[in-house]
Amino acid sequence: MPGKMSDQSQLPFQDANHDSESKEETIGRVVRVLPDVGGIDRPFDYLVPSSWLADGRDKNLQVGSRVRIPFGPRRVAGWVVEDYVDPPKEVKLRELTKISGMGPSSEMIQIARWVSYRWAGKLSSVLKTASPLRNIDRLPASPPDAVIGAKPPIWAIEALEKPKRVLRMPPNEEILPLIKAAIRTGDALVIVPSIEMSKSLTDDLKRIGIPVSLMPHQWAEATVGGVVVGTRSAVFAPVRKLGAILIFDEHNETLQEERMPTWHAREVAIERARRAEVPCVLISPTPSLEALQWGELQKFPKNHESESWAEVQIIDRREENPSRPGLLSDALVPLIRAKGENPTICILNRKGRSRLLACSHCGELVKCEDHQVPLIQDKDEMLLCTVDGVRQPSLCIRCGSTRFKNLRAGISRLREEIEALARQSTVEITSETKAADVTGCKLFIGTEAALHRFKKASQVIFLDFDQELLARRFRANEQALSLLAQASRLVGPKGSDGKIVIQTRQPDHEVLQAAVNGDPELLSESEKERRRILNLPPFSAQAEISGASAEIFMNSLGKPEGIQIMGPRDGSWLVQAPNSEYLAELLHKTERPSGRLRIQVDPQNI
DNA sequence: CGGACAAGCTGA
DNA sequence: CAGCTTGTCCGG
Repeated sequence: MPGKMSDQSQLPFQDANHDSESKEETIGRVVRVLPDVGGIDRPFDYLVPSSWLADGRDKNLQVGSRVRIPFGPRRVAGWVVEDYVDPPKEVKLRELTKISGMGPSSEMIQIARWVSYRWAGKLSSVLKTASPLRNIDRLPASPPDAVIGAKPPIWAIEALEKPKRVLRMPPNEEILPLIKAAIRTGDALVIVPSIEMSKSLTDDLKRIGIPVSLMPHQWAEATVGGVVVGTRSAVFAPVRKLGAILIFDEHNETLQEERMPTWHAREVAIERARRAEVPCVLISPTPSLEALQWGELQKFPKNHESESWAEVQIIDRREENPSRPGLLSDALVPLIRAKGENPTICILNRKGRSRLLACSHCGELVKCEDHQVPLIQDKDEMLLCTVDGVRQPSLCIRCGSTRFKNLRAGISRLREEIEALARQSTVEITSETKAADVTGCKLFIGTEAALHRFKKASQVIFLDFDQELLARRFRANEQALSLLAQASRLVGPKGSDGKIVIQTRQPDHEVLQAAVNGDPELLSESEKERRRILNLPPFSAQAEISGASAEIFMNSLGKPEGIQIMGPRDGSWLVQAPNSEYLAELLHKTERPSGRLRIQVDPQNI
C-alpha cells in the first residue's frame, strides 16, 4: 500500500500555476484517525507531519497509536485505525499534532470493530476500553518466565485440550490449578467477575512465582508478558503471547457492560480466542445456557460436585401456623440465635417491590399456572396475571380459600425485628456500610449484594427465596441457582459447619432441587427446554430499544420477516431475532435518528 | 462532543 | 433590532 504514495511523489513536474492546495500536490503518509469524542463514530484522515520523518518519530506511529489531532476548532485525542490510506480527493488534510502513546493492537481494533457491530454501539467506546488509562510511551522489561511447577491435575489439563470448553466447576473448587495448567500454553488471559477477586487472584499468583498483570492499571506490563487478570474490560487487554482465555463465573451478569455497547465478556472472549486460535474455557458452578449451547461440557465426578455444594435447609412456609406472619418463621428463631464461628447473613431482595400474595389459609403462593408469575389483586378483587392480563376469581388453587395476605415488608423494620428475635445486634449491609461498622457483629441483613461483601459465613439465610424464583425475568431460575452457588462458597461444602437456609413456599422447585442435590443439571435440562419452547435466548437474540427517539427508530425498523417486536412498554420496545448476526444486521441497517436512543443488545433483565 | 452559525423569541 | 435561547450542522 505505501507504494501508491511513492508513485505520486515521483511525478516529474509540479504545475507552478496550480493552487498550492491542489490535489496534484505531493501527498505524504496519511492515517485514518477515529476521534476520542463521544457522539462521533466516524474516522477522519490526517497527514503525518514531514518533520516526523526527519527525526524518526514516524516509526512510533502505527495502527492503534493514540494521537492528538486538530478537530474543527479544537484539539482532541484519537486512535489511528488505518495507516497509509488513500484519502478522498476533495478534502484538505490537516496534520497530526502528536503521538500521545500506545494503544490497542490492530488485531484488537478488529475485535473492537466486531464488538461495536455485534452490540450496535460506537467503536470509540470499545477502543477506550481497550486502551491504557494513561499515556504509555515506553514498555517495561519482560518478566521472567513462570516457574512451571508440579503437573496440574488431570481435570485442569483436560479443560484446555478443547478449543471450546465449558467447565462446570463445583462451587468450592480451587481455581489455581486451572491457571497453572493454562500457563503451559502461553500467557493466559483470566477474567473474573469482581475487582476483589481480580486482586486476590493476582496476589495468589504472585505468591507462587507466576508473573501477573492486573488490569486495567498494568496495561504496559500486560503487553510484555505473563498472566493477565482483570474484570470484564480485561477481555480487551493486551497479552504478549496469548495461550488461553479463562472466564471465571461465566454466568455472572457483571461480565456484561451496562453502558452502550452492552458487550458481554464471555462472547468477546469466545471471539478473541477463536481469532487467535487458542482455547477458551468458560468456568462456572452453574453454566449459562449460552455457554452450554456453545461449548463442550466438562464435569467433575458426580459425588465430588455434589459434596462441594453447601448443605441446604429448607423452611417450607406453607407448613407453619399463620400466627407468625411476615418473613420470620418459627423455625428461623433458633438459627438466628445460634452463634457460629463466622457471621450469619440474612438475604432479602428489595428490588422490584412485587406485591406477593399468599393464601391466608394454606399459605400457598398465588401464581399464574401458565406463566409462573405472581398474580396481583385488582380493584374488583380479581386475580390478574401481569403477563397476559387474564383475570380469574380470587380462589386459592390448593385449598379453595378466598382470603389472601400480602407478603411485603420493609427492610429497616425487618432489621429491628430480627435484632429483637435474635437477641443480638444486627447490622444492615448497604453500599455505605464500612468494615468498621461491622466489627464484633455476627448477624447481618442485606440484599444479595451482601453475598459479595463476605469471604466466609456460618449461615446464609434467604428470607424470601420465592422472590427470586418468581422474578419476572426469563433468567430468574439461572440467577436464583447462581445465588445459591455463591452462598455455597461462603458457607463451605457439605461437611463443613456452614449451611444455607431457604424460606420458601415452593420447596419442590427445580432450582432448590438442583442446589440441595448439588446437581445443576436438574435445572439446566428443563430450563433449556423451556427456553427453546418459548424461543428465548440462547435460541434467539434480543435487543431493548428505549430513549426519546426510540419510537422514530422503531418506525424506520418496520416489521421485517422473522423479527418479533414486543412493546412499547414504558417507552421501550423489545426486538427479537432468530440469532445475534441477524439482529446486528437489522440494527445496523436501520437509520439512527438524532436524539437519545439506547439500544441494549442481549438485555439481561427482561 | 462542542463550536459556529442560523433562526426564533423577547423587550423597549 | 440587540441580546439571548434553541436548533442544526459539521469536523479531514
